[in-house]
Amino acid sequence: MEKYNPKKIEKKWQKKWEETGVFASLDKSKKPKYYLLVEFPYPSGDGLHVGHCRSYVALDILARKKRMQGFNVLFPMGWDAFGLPTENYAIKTRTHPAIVTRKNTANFKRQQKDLGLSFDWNREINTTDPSYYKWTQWIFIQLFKKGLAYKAKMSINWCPSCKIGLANEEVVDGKCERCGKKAGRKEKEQWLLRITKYADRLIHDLDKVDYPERVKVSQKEWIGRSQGTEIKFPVPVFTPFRDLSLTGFTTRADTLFGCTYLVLAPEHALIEKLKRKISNYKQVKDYVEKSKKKAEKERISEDKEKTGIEIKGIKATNPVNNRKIPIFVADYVLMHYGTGAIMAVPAHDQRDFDFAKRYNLPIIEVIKPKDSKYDPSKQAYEGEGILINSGRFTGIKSEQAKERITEWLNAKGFAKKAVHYKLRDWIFSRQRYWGEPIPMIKCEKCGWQPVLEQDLPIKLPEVKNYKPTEKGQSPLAKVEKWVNAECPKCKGPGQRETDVMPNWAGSNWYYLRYCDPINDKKLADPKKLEHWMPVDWYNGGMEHTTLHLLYSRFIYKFLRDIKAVPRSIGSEPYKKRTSHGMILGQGGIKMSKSKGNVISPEKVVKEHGADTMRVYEMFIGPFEQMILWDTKGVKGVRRFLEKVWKFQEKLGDGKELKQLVHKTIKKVTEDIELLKFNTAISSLMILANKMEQQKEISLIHYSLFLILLSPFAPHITEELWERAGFKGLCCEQKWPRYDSKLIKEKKIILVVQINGKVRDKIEVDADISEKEAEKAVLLRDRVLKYTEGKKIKKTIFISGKLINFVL
RNA sequence: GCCGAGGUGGUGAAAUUGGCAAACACGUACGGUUCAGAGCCGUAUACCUUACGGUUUGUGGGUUCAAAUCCCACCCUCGGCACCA
Repeated sequence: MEKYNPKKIEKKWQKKWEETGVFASLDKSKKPKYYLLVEFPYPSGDGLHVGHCRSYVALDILARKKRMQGFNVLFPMGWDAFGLPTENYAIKTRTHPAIVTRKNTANFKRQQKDLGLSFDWNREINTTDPSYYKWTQWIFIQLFKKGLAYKAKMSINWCPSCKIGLANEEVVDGKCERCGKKAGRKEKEQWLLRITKYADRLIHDLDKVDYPERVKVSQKEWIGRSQGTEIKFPVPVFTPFRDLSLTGFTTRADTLFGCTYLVLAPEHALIEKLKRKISNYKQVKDYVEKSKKKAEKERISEDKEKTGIEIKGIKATNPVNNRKIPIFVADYVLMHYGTGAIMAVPAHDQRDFDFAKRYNLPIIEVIKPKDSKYDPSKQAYEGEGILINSGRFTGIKSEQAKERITEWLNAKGFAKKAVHYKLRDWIFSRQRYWGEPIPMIKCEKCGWQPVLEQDLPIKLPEVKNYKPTEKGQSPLAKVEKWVNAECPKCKGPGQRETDVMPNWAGSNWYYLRYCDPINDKKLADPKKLEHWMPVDWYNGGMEHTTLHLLYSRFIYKFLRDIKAVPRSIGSEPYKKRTSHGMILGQGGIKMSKSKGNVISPEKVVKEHGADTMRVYEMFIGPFEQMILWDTKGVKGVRRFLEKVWKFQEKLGDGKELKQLVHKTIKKVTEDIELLKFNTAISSLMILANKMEQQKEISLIHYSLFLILLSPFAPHITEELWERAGFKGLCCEQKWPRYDSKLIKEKKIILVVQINGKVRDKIEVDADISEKEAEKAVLLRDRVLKYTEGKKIKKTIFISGKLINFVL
């Protein structure tokens, strides 16, 4: 017998699969469709990571099994190739990012093929391909036409080192996520997408999908819907602002009688508006300027000590009791949430309490705490309760008071119900090179105009230098020829937008393109979308479960609203979402180049073969859990495959294993569906161990075993299939069904307990009755030892499992 | 602080409608094969005990004939969010 040589046989079968086209998905088929999606990678220069493999192999196993079960499976792959690392590399090496991308994707693809992944390569897509980003740009134009894309001047997080605007989520601990340098703020014109318009639908439709609970929770929290009241506080000043007022948002209208001052965010417009009325304007302005310089995250996360300053010369009126209250400005109030102004109730809000203590402001209790231990001089009572000191509302419960105070003020024109979200509109422009150009032209007469759809794609022009300009503009700004363009409306002179889209843009809708990857007329043919969508199962990293999922759900809903996607395919793009756990390096630390503990999948494949790599990654631990890479464990899996390899020498008759084979069919079939690959493999190992002990293995059991193992280890099974003389390809066989009659045990081991402790075990017929069992058991020495001279009070008999005597 | 997940041998882990705790694998020890090693095969391997037996699923309590699994309180680890009014 030849030795098991993965290198040789793996190449052979990969070629064979490619030649026969067994993994191609059909746009028309009588078989039921099944769409399996893995997050497409950013093709970095480092090549495939073990984490990528975990996701790909897992869904590859599902894809292979589903095909064998008679489904028409769509399992595609592509490249999310726009992005900063490629661009930074291009700056450093003066190579065109497109060349870097081509090199990297080729490398990724080769490594994926080496793993024997059953992707349908006819549907490969690349977000940097103009024929793809044509449609990314087209989507942007539709958003603009519906008023969902707009340009606004705003203060953004700014990394002075990368010279790039940063989304809030790209600032970690006040530092740029990419380079780790301190981030600041800068006023910039930015394109924004009005995702907030979809906030309620994005929450509501979570009920329709099968996502892990934690993912749903984090999406809801990210959107952060809260219902409350907007309250108008008159600010009496003399002309020219006769009816001036400040609006604050609160979820606790019941505490309004305890409001002793108002606080404005530093950016609040009222400050400039009332400049002349403010007696200490210079000091106020100083404070405002200081807080504007801090990066947003820094401002928020800075020690809990609250700073602020009173705006002197003006006062507000609390509409519930007409009291005059002072107005402060403080940076613990955020301009972008609610109305940028709050009513401070120090007795019932810890933040207001801290601030009031520091600036000696009055604290009025208006809710009677339920907890008697609570000390009002030390902290705020934030719970609900019965109202006190609240005029006509004294004595009623918080819950009712919220409603009634709102209604009462509403009647007088001082309040209305309102909903606010933590979610903010999505900043959609980056001042860089390697992204989709935003297809907009600014005309002095007509303002911002989208380019004509027939002119798409707007291709990225060639530039000499990929660095952003000193002013923080995209390098595209330097390409005069490209920038100057005629206004699509009036044909007068205009200038192109030089910002590009963020990385998210291409990944928002890529799963739609797989359904119809080379369509030039539409982003995808509705018929094909109707055939394939929705995605039945989507797997990817935990780190993408809030932003990417939320963004792409938003874009999907929008495309469906404008009928670019047929309504019939449902309101959600992904039916089911799972996330694989991260793989940590030796010692339980994250794999990183600097720690030197990175495991390269390519090396493992070279050393042990793709099948070992695949089975090991699935066997190592529960799929959705974080796991540790253990080089020694890889050997164990290789050993298992070597064992399987040797079976070819003893094919023959043997009948004994029929029951175990059927049990294994059941276990493997069910476990794959539940992503319990580790236990599925363990049951295959148990069967293999038993087979090894047999003198001869029957051909029928052998073929069933190979089929069950084939999704996990497709190459070796294919080779053994051929060597055994079986017909066709192993990966095209029908997935076996088990015989439930066969699985039932005839004899079982009955556990005998006395007072709940195991004292004996006895082999009996599986369907033994309580009386028979009692009879059989009570005569045994080991049992007599405990029961002698004692009375049996009670007998518990669980059929097929145990008998317990209580003495 | 809030939300979520989790805590089981030397290690990764298995067992969840309550019913034999530690399947499968790694590691280790001993034995076999070998001139020798690697490899492979076999046996053992939660802990205490020579044994009989006893103890054990983060800690403490509860429910039950029976708890890793259910309930209560607490401790710890990991992940996410974090001045959102």
